[in-house]
Amino acid sequence: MSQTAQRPTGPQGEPGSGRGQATARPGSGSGPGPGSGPGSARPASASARPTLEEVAALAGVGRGTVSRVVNGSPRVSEKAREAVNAAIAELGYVPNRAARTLVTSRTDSIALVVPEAETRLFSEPYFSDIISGVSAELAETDMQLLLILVRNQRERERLSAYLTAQRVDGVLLVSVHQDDPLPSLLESLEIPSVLAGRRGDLEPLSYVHADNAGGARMAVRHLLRRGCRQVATITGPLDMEGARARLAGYRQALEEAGMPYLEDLVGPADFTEEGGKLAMRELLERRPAVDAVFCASDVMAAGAMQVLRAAGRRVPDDVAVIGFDDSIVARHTEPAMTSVRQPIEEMGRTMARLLLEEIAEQGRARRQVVLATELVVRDSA
Amino acid sequence: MSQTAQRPTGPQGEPGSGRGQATARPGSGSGPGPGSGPGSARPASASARPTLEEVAALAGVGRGTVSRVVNGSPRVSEKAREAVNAAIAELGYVPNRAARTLVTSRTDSIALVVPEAETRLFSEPYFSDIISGVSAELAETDMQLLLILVRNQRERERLSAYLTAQRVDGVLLVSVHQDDPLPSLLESLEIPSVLAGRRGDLEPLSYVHADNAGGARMAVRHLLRRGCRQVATITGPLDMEGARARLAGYRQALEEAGMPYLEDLVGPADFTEEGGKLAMRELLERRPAVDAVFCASDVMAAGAMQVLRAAGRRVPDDVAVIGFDDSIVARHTEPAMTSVRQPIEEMGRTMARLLLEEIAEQGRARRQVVLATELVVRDSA
DNA sequence: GTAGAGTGTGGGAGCGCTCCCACGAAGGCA
DNA sequence: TGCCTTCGTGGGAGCGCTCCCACACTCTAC
Repeated sequence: MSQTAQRPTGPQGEPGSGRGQATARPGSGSGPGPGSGPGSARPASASARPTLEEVAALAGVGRGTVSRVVNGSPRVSEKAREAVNAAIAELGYVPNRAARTLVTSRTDSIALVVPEAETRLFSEPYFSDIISGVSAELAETDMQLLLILVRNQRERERLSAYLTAQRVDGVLLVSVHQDDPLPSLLESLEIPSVLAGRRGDLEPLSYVHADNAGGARMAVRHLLRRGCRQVATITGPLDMEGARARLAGYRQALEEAGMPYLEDLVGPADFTEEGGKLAMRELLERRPAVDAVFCASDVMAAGAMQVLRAAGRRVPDDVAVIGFDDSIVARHTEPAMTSVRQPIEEMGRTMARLLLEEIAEQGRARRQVVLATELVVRDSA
Repeated sequence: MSQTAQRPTGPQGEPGSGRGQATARPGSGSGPGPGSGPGSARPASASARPTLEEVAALAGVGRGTVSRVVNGSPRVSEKAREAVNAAIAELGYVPNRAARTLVTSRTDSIALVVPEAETRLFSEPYFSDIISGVSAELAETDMQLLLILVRNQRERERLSAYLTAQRVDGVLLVSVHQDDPLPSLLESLEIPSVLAGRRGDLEPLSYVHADNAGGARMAVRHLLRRGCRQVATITGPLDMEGARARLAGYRQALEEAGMPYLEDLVGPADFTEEGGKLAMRELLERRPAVDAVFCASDVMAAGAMQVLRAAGRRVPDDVAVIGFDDSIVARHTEPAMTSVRQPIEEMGRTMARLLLEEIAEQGRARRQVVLATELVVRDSA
């Protein structure tokens, strides 16, 4: 809709084709190699990308030697190495990855699969931090990170074909839901992979997650220590193990304090701000005397705080609030939010490291890592 | 010279070198290729991924025919097509992309290059919307989107090598700064590419951008119409053409109303919330009587509004504020923000479309598209 | 002297695909 | 009837790499 002024550009007329490699195809007929002639009759490679063979010719060595130099093999004489490096520099040689992949079946790239809409991807700092950690860890390697969003069945099928076609060496999967078919797919494809979180206790794939139950316990203990008597919780989607673990931690803290676990103090939600608001409204209705809320994410806690304010409750005086994640959101609420910090970037970093290890050793051993959480006390509780 | 004895490679029994396709390792397992069939002396390649050749054998046709079917060529008889499809289904054949790429030098993937830290990438809804649009457009194709962050010189070099190694068919580049070497790199690599925004009027690469000057004009006219007399502006980084264009629009609107353009009503900033705050504080100091601010981004406007409130100015009564982007931020400020909407998702979509076109036609013609902006009036002005 | 054990090296084979040429069969037209 | 098209088809020839084997060459030890 609306006017889309589209003006084709002016001259810009490159007669030849735009791409570099196009040059390779020399018009009609003309057998490619026949006139290879004596010595290196090759026309100095001109524009087309130089190949390893051309480097070898220029350096006066064989293909094997160039390959060895490029791949850092020690079994090359100093003289040959220098000649090759000079030739590489002169020609501006860069190895063709497809050719290498074809032989080695390694792609030097890994996929970060996010089974969520991009709205969630970007509204939650969680993903940003994961990506941050992953790419930090990868920065030292020459692995390339591909970000793949999977939002529906169709895209799931595309991903499946993509992975089957051997286009990545390994997969990082975040946001794991109980019934998500993706982990099983990864299992059956036998492709190295690491999950952020897990499906359950018996997760067979490698994973990294935070001590969710422990963090939740700390948070609730803190609330109880402050004297709160009616501690509610707003949960994440319970088809995610992390959300269940946080709920379990909440329950454990109550029970170890000899307090009852009451169903109607539990507000199920979905990690979104809107969900947090909704759950908070319902809690206020069911339990007007509630004096504390432990939320399974900062974003939900932010929503809850808005609802509380709108309902005329002061935070933390009337109702104490604790979030989870200690994301940037926690620092920007009014009052600043007490939150359980989970080292998300560290998780991303660890995931990447584990995946690289798994790829390197042909991915037999699974590994699972749990990272500690801690309570960051600010003003909301 | 070298004789190179050609002993038929044994039964896959490579000692050391493990290869990617793990499954190949026969170990103790059953030889999956039971009746390797008649004729073919080849050890039936066992379990590993089926190749086109195996499909051809099973379907009783030649390689060429299978290739034609897989690539949807019309020049195949119905009978052959069915036989091939049946064989593909039976074997679970998926083409090997590396092999295809090696021949065609097409990779079926494009890169979205973001020359920013991931903090900015995620804190600004702009990028999220761009990605959203791009992936929406790509959803119908079998192009894969790679997201590549470039944060420093080192990563820029890696990107350069990556692109030179022909690993993508085209590049989308967002957030273009004046002195950014990336566009020139793309030019010299002669790789199809589309920018979000441009370096200047004479941008030789394809690009998509919004009518920044027009949007800014509308905003400032609106402020003047409301009776504001001291209209300030907080700009984006002036090494970005978009930021300059918004400033130019601000100036044009003033001049067409016969009002002077005053340097000290211009607060240079950097599109971030923090920058917006800083600039607003300085403006208040220099020009306490300021009664309106046009900000070149919503995020900066949000920062400015916080500063104004802290300084005891009411929005819009004392100072009217207008943002730019009409991002989700604009709807969440208090009061809700009047903002210039630019169709960011549409921009992403368009960028992807242009890039696909450019790739398809070997990237001869450059194309440039300007999308209209509109003023969304809410409560802040 | 010879054998043996290294080193560095060239280059054949082949990864799985697409491109393209040649070829037989079927049709169209004089 | 002959001759030219058209169609569908098989399969050779590579794409640019890595792998690995055979071959000089060195050294050492006897």
